Amino acid sequence: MATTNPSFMNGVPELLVLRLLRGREMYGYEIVQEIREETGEVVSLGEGVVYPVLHALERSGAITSDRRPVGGRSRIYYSLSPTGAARLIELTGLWSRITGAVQQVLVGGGRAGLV
Amino acid sequence: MATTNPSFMNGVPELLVLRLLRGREMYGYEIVQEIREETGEVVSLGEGVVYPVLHALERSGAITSDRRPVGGRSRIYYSLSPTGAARLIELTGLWSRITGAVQQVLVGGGRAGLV
DNA sequence: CCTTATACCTCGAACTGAAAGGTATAAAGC
DNA sequence: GCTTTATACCTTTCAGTTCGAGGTATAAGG
Repeated sequence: MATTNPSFMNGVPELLVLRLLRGREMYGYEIVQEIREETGEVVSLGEGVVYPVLHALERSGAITSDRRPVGGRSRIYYSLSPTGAARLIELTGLWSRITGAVQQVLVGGGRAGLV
Repeated sequence: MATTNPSFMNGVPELLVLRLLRGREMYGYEIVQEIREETGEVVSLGEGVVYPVLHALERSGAITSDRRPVGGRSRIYYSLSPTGAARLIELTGLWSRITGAVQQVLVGGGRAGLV
C-alpha cells in the first residue's frame, strides 16, 4: 500500500509537535522555540505553522488543552492524549520508512539484493 | 520571486532524480520506474512529477539531454552536468542536515547539551 | 512612556506534488 | 485487421501544506 495522496513528505510539523508533547505538556510559543533550539535552527517552524497544527491536533483529539494564567499572562498548555500517542507512533513509522526509502536511493549504486 | 521559504522539506524529487543520474544516463520513463522499484514502492513519483523536474533541471543547466531513437521509439537521455553534480552534493547535504535535525527532536528526550 | 519580550491568533500567497488527461509508436493478442 | 497493452513523451488542473506578514494584548525594562 504505497500511501500516495498527501505528498509523501508532509506532516513533519505535526510529527515534531506530537513528539515534543510526548515528554511534557507545553504551550505553543514554547514549542516554536524548542524546535528552533533543538535543531540548531536547521528547522525553524514559525507560529503561523505551529498554532494551526496545534488547533488541528486538538480538533482531531490528539491533544487536549488547558488554559492557565501564569504570572498574569495566559498560556494554553497542551498534552498528548492516547489518540495522539497512537498518531505519533504512526507518523514516526511513516517518517522512518520514507527516509529509509530515500536513503536507499541515495546510497543505491548497485543495491546488492538486500531486503 | 524573492525565493520564499521553500517549505524546508521540499526538493526531494529533484534530489532523487539527480542521484539516479549520477550513475548513468537515463530517460524519464526509466527514472519513474527505478524510483518505484528501488524504494519498494514507498516513494512513487508519477510522470507528472518527474518530467517537470527533468525540464527544470535542464533549464537550470544541471542536466543535459540527448534525444535518441531506440527501436523506432524516441527516448530522451539525460546526463548529469558538473553543475548538476554540485547541486546534488548541495541537496544531499541539505537532506542530511534536515533529517538529522528531525531525528534530533525524535530522539530528543534530554539533549545533553551537545551542539 | 515606549520598546522589547511574551503569548496568542488568522489570513493570503506561494509552492509542491498528485492525478488525470493527452499524443504517439510498437508489440502482442484476438 | 483491429484492439489492447506497454513504452515514452508531455501538460494542465487541483488540493494540500507551509510560510510570512500582520494583528491583539499583557508584562517588564530602559
